[in-house]
Amino acid sequence: MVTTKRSPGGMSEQRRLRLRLEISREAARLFWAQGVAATSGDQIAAAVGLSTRTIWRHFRSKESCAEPIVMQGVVTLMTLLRRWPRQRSLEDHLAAELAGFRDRPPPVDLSDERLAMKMIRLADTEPALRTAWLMACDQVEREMCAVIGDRLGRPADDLEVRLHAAATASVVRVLDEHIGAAILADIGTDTNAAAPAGAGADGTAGLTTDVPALARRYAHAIRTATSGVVGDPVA
Amino acid sequence: MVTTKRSPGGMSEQRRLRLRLEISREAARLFWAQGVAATSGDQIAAAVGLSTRTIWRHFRSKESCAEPIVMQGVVTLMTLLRRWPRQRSLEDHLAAELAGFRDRPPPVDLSDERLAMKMIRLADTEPALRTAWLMACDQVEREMCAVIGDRLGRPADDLEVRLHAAATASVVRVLDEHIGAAILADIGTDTNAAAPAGAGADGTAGLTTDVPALARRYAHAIRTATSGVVGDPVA
DNA sequence: TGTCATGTGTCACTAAGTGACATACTGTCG
DNA sequence: CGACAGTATGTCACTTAGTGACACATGACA
Repeated sequence: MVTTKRSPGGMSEQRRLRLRLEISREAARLFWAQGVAATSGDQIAAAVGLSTRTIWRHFRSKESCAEPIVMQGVVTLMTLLRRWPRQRSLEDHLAAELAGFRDRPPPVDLSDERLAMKMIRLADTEPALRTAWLMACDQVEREMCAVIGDRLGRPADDLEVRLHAAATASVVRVLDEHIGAAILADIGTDTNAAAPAGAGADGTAGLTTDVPALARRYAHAIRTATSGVVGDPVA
Repeated sequence: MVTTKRSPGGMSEQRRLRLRLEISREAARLFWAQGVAATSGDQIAAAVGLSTRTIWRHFRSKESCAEPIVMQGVVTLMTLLRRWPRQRSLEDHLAAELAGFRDRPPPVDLSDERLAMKMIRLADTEPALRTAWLMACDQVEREMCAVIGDRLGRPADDLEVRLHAAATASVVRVLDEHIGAAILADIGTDTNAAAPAGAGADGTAGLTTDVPALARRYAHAIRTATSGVVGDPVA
């Protein structure tokens, strides 16, 4: 097999993550194209040019190969929330951050984003994949504990904080599923999902054009799910 | 092996469920005693007195053997919510139903309930089991969609309804985890969890004694997670 | 340049899960 | 009462996910 370049005494953490992501990409592509059950570990290994044994060194199971790509679809939101300054309202912060993605492109690739949406959609029917998606949501919830705990001036493991975080994470999940499904339906469900030619519909229309509406939608859902506790600026 | 009595042309659905539950009980016991990884399908089969092949006929995977017992811990809440009359407040309904369990015992066995708590606790460290727990929560969420949709006079798949249902289900989950952990810690983490001798602490104290407080706690969390949309009586 | 640390390939192996076929049980019809 | 039919289970062979052990390649550092 192709012997990949490797760095010295200790693969850098960054390299590890990049490799995991690359494997995940191929796995997700195969999962989407032919289903999870029909995709073998050997196929994934062949697709990424590694030995099967090495795949299992980086992932504990076949399904977990989808995790990084799914997680990628979520890191945007997480880093975005981590940056939320105390003195800013949720709406303002979301709108500002999302608008920023117009000039500087978002940290994750668009094709990865689409792949993540496909995995989330697959998770609807493939129980094996559902785990990956729910794990990602779990991460969001933990992250939210930190963010909300900080804004409320309480420890992150406080019950009240955990309740707000759980409610927030779950509405974000539902919104993600809803919007993701809409976008996928929009660009068609074919395997490639290459950029369509049509005027205006560039496949990311729902994502990039109506930014303020999106921001408002998320913010409103989060406010509702926390009775307004999360959303306002705090001293 | 012991040939179990079986009924005629077509195992009744009830029999199927009882058998699944019995297998689940043994599996959960083993999982708790020695961990999921250390428990083999053969062991589960031996414990319940069936051939290994039959286990796989009733469960698609080893971990899914825990599902029924975990689900049992949740059916109480689901049937309880399904019975919620429109003209009643959440607090009143919860308190009344829970109080009713004092006289007529709840539909699920107490030892099963404890087993479910143990599985939920295990799910914290065993990713394989987490699936079962999250699947159960998923069921609750779907159920909530129906209940809330009905009370709001909207279709169950309405986005607004789904958001409220998701938020509700997630706070119920957190509360369950929190209270379950507390009860488990209370009765000790030993395998048997036999009825302790101590005065007052019968291992179910947290469940049966402070019913009104419990009801208020759940109701308050749900109201908060839905900005008060779910909780009041409706015309 | 030699050595050390670490990632990867190869091979043998365990265990999860399935397919196919034989069999035992049970209710029903004659 | 006895043959029939339907279904759940047992047994066995088989595929495949995932692991352990060992050898090898690679690149940093002395």
